[in-house]
Amino acid sequence: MSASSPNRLLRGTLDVLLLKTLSWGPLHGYAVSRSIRLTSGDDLKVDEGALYPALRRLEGKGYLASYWALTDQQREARFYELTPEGRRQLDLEVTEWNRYVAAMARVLGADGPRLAEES
Amino acid sequence: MSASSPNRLLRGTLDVLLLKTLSWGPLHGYAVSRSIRLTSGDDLKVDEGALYPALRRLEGKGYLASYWALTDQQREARFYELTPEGRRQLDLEVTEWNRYVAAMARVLGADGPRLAEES
DNA sequence: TTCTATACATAGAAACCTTATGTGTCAACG
DNA sequence: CGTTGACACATAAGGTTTCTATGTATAGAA
Repeated sequence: MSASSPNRLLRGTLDVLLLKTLSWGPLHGYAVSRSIRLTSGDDLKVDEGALYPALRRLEGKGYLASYWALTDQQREARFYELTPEGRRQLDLEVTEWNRYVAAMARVLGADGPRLAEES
Repeated sequence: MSASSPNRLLRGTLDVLLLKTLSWGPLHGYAVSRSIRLTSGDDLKVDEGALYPALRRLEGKGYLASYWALTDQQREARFYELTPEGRRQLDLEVTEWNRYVAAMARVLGADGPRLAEES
């Protein structure tokens, strides 16, 4: 069922994955990464070199807020939570993703090129 | 039905669009761009600054071959056609894309994070 | 004659991911 | 008791790919 090796990420898809994962409640970065890997069925791997800068970026945009706290194992970690603005952005990005997937499907599923406008 | 303004492309998705469009037969660059825009329902726009370098790149990899010829309107244009290697690559990239979409759907459609391995 | 579409091309910039590296803690295994 | 692996964070360097802007040139339409 799950893939042999996780895919590399498509650029631009990480943000929506992070926002979605945090929409269920606050998590620290490392847990977000693990959740995405597991939820995706081991198909999506978030490298730490992409993860932490992305979380900071989203915080800088006001989509996330962060605070330090202890994990279940009593370890210090920086937790992130979705802001109301982040939730709106999540909806936007999900909609855009679905639109993109549909558009790709139209091309990849077509049986020939369209060379001119039709009526 | 078609969108108000075409989306910007997600990095990494242009190649498969080009290969797919050329899988129906040779076309010149400008026609490829137009075909993608129309086939996608005006949701995908291929900027020329991405188009021509991408076609050269794919040719450099052996996925495309090119030649100069006249269009229907008797204008000089560089036509590209899929090589056998390009067709194999197309199949690969379509498979990868579908896998990616499925993985994204698992995350975006989930109702909670997965915090640990199961069973 | 000016605008739009056709048709190509490239340079510069920006964005974002991967790889590599670094710190430090903690539990488990041998 | 030492090493390995998971946890948890972070950043620098590098590469790829796209967007924006610009340039050339032809041709039909307004």
